[in-house]
Amino acid sequence: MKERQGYGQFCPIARASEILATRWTPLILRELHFGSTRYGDLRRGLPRISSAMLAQRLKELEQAGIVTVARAEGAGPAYGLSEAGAALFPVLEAMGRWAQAHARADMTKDDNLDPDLLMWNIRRRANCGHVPAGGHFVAMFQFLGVPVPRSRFWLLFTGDGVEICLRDPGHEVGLQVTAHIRTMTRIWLGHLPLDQAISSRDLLLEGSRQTIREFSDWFALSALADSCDADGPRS
Amino acid sequence: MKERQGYGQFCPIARASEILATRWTPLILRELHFGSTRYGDLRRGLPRISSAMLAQRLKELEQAGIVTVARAEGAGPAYGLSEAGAALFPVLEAMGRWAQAHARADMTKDDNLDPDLLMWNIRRRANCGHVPAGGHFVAMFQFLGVPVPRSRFWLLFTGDGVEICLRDPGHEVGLQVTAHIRTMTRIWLGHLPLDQAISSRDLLLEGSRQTIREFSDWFALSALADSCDADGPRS
DNA sequence: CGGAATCCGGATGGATACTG
DNA sequence: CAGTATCCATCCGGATTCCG
Repeated sequence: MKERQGYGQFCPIARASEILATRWTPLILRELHFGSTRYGDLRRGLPRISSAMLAQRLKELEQAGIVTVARAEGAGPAYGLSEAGAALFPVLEAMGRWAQAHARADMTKDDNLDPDLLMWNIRRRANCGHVPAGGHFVAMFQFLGVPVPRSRFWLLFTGDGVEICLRDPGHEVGLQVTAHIRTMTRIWLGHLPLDQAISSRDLLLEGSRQTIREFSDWFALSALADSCDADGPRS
Repeated sequence: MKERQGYGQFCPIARASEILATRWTPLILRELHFGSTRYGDLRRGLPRISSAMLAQRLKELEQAGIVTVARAEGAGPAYGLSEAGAALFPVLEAMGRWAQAHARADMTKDDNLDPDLLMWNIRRRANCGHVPAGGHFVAMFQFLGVPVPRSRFWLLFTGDGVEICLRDPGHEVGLQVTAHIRTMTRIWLGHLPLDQAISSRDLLLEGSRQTIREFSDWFALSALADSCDADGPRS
């Protein structure tokens, strides 16, 4: 593997740029930071990366001492962040803060809306400590503004965790969430307060009064959501 | 100009990466942040960028609303940062901090040592309010470890500012600074305390006792220098 | 001379197919 | 599941040229 050409500068920003100012790298680090460890999970959080690119970046980052790889016997490699890699998070955080403040509209443009990716992110943040005694709970998400085959997702909470299903898993649906994909994404990002979307009828919650109240116990906004004032009820 | 392909993600880090995770972009923003406005000044702070690349990036950043261009009559365009561009500085700062903490050794590897670039940076930070009554002052820097034609620089302080000369400007040299290029760079970055370099004789100051004392009045470390404990007197 | 535009060869990234 | 291999499109670096 040939070393990427550097900038030839002693400046610390230049050195950091040799790692971070590279296509896909910040997003790979984001995935690792938020807990993905498997190659397949990384690909799921980065749907448009090519397999070759991901493999190449992981190798580069391992060599740079940013990413660690644990190769086990029975399972595939597990990726993680070294101390130096974990220390890059403030940079990612600053990037996220900048975009939330200065590029908000771009984030939810049509090409960036992706129900699979949104569900994958929601699943990761869903608090799975809230499974009722019965052992499982199902929340169904229904999105408007997306092709039919990608419009319905079931979140299956069990004792083991939360699973995304693309077909009805068969159990009773305890809660149904209906919204336009952009509305749901804007809520997720903190651009639109949940209660405002509910009262303006842009988001529909269906289920028992109790279940709807519990919704906020397991549904957490993106870790990068910003707590802003509402900028209007319509997207 | 075709729009660079994005990541197709609503995540704010992805949006920021579309701008920052691009070769040269963080360094161009660094130059603009530290006060360069002219195309030629930018090139001087980025010696290895190609002219075409710089022109392209400036145009992209202008379109993205990050960079402003003031096209005047008599002079060439003056580049600057928009509010959104200025707001990116915390990201650059976080990158710099990370490198100072986790990639210190790489920064002063041979390929990154560049006396022209170092002098250009020193000049930008030199406090030109300290010109003696006579109207000018000359400090000569002499570096070891670099080819002869790049080894001596004169900093000419006048009422107008500070100028870098590659040949003796003729005035009396009030101060002479001699050090290995790596030593000087490490001092500049805050990796090596100035007084430690002086007492270990790795840095030589020649001039009147008064002039040497005043040195610290106009010589400022890099804005990105970190205030660290010494990690040893030798590089 | 500053501020680019153009052209070209090599490096990098994306899409798809294939493998253990 | 976790990658390689391959091929093609785009990007980048460097030199040259252009323009005021």
